[in-house]
Formats: sequence, C-alpha cells, structure tokens
Amino acid sequence: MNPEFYDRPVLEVARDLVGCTVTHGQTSGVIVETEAYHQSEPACHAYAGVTPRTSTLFGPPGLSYVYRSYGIHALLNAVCEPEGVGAAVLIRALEPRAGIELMRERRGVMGQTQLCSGPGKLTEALGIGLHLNRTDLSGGPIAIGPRGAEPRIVAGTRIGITRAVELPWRFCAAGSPHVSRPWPPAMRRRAA
DNA sequence: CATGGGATTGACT
DNA sequence: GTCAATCCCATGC
Repeated sequence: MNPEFYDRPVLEVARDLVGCTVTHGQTSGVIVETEAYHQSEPACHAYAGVTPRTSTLFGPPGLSYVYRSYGIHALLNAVCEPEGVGAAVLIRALEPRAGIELMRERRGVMGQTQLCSGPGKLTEALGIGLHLNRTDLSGGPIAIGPRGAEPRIVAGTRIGITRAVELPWRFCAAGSPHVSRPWPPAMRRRAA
C-alpha cells in the first residue's frame, strides 16, 4: 500500500488496515485486529514529544515503527498522518495465511489461533525484530498489501494500557477467532 | 550515570 | 486470579 494510504487520520487507517495482508519473508497473515495511537493522548509514545525513540512516529507516513515491549517482545506499528504528526497503528493480531509451518517452529505452538493472536506473538511468528524499525511498508522487507472484501468491524477499548483507557480505538474483524484476548464485549455477545 | 516503567506473554495458584 | 522475565529509553540528579 502506498504512503498516501497512511497519510490520513490514524483512526481511519486503523479501521482500513483490518483485512489487509502483512508479509515478511515466507510468512504472511491477514490483519484481524488493530489499535490507533495519536500524539494528542497520553497512551501514545509520541505524547512525550520528539525523542530518539519516538522520532520514527513523527516521520513520513508508511514507515514501520518497531519497538521492544516489556524487554521481551517486538511490536509492529504503521506510522500515519503527515510528517511532523506523531501517530501510528499497532498491528495486534493476524489470521495466518502463508508459512504456517515456519510460524509453528518459531512460536513453539501448534494451534492456528495461537500463532498470531497478539502483538508480540505475530512479530515472533513472522520473524520481525527491532532491526526492521523505520522501514518502508510499501516496498521494504515488510509489505502490507490491500484487502479483498471489506470485513465487518467491531470497535472496543484498547488493551494493556494504563492511560486514556476509555478511548474506543481498537478495531477487530467481527467474529474472528484469531483476535487477541480479551475479545471486545460486542464480539463476545454472539458467536460468529 | 542510575533508576523506573511499559501498547506482553506464559506459567502457575 | 497473580506474577516474573527482561531491555530500551525517558527522566532526573
């Protein structure tokens, strides 16, 4: 997808990324869960302003932002909005498509819904590390491609944060078993 | 230069 | 339900 796709309000991009395909090497998956982050709210790393760590977030749209979480996991984001605005979409879960056996080896689990059902899980399954920070998502080693049919989307509040917890900036593909837990309330009510 | 915290996960009670 | 693992970096002295 071209940089223009990301040069829009981060909430629009987060919603439109659900259903798109992420590819790295032999492995790929369809995005089933995203979260939006923006410099205007305190859960976003860019809230602190431009620092060596956050400079990627303020860079041109369409770049990757990969950072280490809890000293253990690499988390993958897509930088959005015009250069100078700090915003990104966190890729939280995928439905595995290609290279599933390789994902199983990397993750050490067999179940398809356990391979990529979390932001730290999917980077491990796809082999995405910190060295892929600030790479081009349209022509770089990580490629994000367009979706087919538009999926039905369920919105909820973001997961695992301590500030601005009330914002409904999490977007899930309705009924997908590959979404990370806990599922949004609107999705638990009825099976799919 | 020392310190503390975090957009998580998996193992355990 | 609780808790530890583990490291980059922001912050403060």
